[in-house]
Amino acid sequence: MNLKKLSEELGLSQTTVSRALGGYPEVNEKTRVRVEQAARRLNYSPNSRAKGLATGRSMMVGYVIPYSSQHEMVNPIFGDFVAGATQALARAGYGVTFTQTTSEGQEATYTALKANGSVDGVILQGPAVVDDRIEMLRRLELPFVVHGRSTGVSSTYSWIDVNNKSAFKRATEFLLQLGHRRIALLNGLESMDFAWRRREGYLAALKDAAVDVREVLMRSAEMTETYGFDTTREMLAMEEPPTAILVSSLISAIGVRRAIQEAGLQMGRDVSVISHDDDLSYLRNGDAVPIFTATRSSVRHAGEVAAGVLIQTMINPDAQVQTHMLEAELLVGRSTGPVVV
Amino acid sequence: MNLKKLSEELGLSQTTVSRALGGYPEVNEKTRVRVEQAARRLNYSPNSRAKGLATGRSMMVGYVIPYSSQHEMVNPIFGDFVAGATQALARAGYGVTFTQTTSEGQEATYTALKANGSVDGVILQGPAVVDDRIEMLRRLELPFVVHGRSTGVSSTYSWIDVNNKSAFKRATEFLLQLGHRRIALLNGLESMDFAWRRREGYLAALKDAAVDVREVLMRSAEMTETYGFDTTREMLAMEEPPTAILVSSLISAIGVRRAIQEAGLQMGRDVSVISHDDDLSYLRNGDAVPIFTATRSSVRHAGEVAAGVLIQTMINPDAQVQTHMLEAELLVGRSTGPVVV
DNA sequence: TTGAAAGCGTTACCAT
DNA sequence: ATGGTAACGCTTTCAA
Repeated sequence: MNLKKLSEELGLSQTTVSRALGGYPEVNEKTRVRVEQAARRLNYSPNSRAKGLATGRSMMVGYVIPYSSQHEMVNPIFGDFVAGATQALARAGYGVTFTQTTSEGQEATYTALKANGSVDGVILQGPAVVDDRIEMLRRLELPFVVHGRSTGVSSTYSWIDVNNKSAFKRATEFLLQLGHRRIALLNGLESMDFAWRRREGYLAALKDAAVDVREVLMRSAEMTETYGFDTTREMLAMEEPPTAILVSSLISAIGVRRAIQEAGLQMGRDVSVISHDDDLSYLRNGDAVPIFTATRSSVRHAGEVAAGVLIQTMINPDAQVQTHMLEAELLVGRSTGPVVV
Repeated sequence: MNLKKLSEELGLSQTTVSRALGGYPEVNEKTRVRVEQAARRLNYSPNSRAKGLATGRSMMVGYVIPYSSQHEMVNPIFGDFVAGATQALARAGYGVTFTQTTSEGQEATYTALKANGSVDGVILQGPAVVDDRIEMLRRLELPFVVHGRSTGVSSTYSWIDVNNKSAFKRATEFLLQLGHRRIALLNGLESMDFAWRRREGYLAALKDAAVDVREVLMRSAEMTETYGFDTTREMLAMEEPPTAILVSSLISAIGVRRAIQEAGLQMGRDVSVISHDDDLSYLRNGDAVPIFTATRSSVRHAGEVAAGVLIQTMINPDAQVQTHMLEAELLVGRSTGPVVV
């Protein structure tokens, strides 16, 4: 069923039918009702491509996933964010598309995306400390919003992020306050902005407390389960092993805990672990001590907010979108001994 | 830059340019080279919507995400599967789109998707034991492939799945063999096919070993961290608590482990835990005992295979697509006491 | 080997 | 309040 057939069926012009369905004010109320009923009855749904051709808009938002960071795709965080964004975009009539490309092919991909008009805007994931893609997107005049920030980029752009630095600062302070002095940091790749910021927070807390920074207790790598396992095993075998481990990812933390267990040590007694992405909401109680969080639901919410920002930008590219910042928060059950999370 | 401008630039007709770029044989080799160079130089990329309008194909594959199962979206498994499928589809020139809808709105959504031609096929996630969507998609003549199966549906359809039943049977047998008699099953929603099959496997193992089934040790719910935590706490407080827990999801298992720890029990000594989704590849060694697995990479691979099947179906709807089955596998470190995974 | 023109299904402008 | 028609950018058929 298409517009032509539908209008013939109704004995009206395509124009009128289109207007009736599009909610234009100048069409007779009776006509509108008649058209809407027929459309429903005959299962008419306007062809999205024809509509796009005529309007010049695709009503689509894209994600470009570089091969090299396939882990983004499988990072639970990514799924939650996308879920939130997709829902908010759907409410505004936008669809979501995924495109895969190589890390080197990104410019070409974005250029093509712009050229063939398959999206009206894009969401940028996992920004590096200095991320070229931002300048590229500006040049292409393709509306975008960044999930995270790129500290090394000075131009103006819309972003949405959690407060990684203060979160890790608070977490480190909390461990210090419990008496820990050898706190390990199992961080993500520090070329990525989020990891770099987390490191800054960790270092700031140590500095404030005048505690020596031990390079051997700081690691940076892609956050896999294996990474957590191997690194923890190595560190526990040191002469002066860490008494607490701050882990940048839920997935790595699984490996960390497994290694501790396998070493015959007890978590919370011998070694304490705090993982950034833990969903601790169910542990909340009166004794809770706020530190930081990136729970599944908060990430989902970030996706919704990001979508809102992007929609504004797409509607009016010159709009001065206000920068949003989600206040980071984590609740940890208080304990007298080393903290267990 | 569009075809018209490009052809004017070259002093050729749109037809010839289109043919040159489309790789048609009848165009002069010199002309082709000239056209290709100009296209690259001028950054020409055919408008996907116009192309779709003209050809009647969208070169897009859709995922429809019902609100009620938003957890699918955030389930790490889902991300891995999508990553694999997206990559394989991209190689074949297909893009991927997401659509959100309510559980009740699914039929309307699929109907619209078909009617407005925005996708050439869809991938169905998380099938129920009896899933209506399968019959609906057949009726709509919208090519599709199911990630998982729907045991209660008798019609023929393409699917790809892991061997959930034998996986859980083997896992249960393994625990029985280690001497466990009170084995808890923390399952997903058993209206879902994968969970139903896992339960079947668990029950089959108990039956073979003539071990009593204890209803109080069997739970079925959406697999969240909280669910694992709360359920484990409850069970550990029983008069006859389980000595081993079989968990259907990585995320729930985190809660399970936390509850065990909080109860002051030691994992592997007091209670053993096996989680289905664990990535144990890094624990593999000569002593490993194969049980079952759904590692991140195997799920990714499932996505690639599913994409291949779907592509065949889209190209030739009548093609008898061979049913694929991924052999399930899990390696568990052997231990003399209760196993810890 | 190349080109002209019709057609894909909409929207939007200009009439009436 | 309604209709005719051009335009969107491409592919494809028919002609040359």
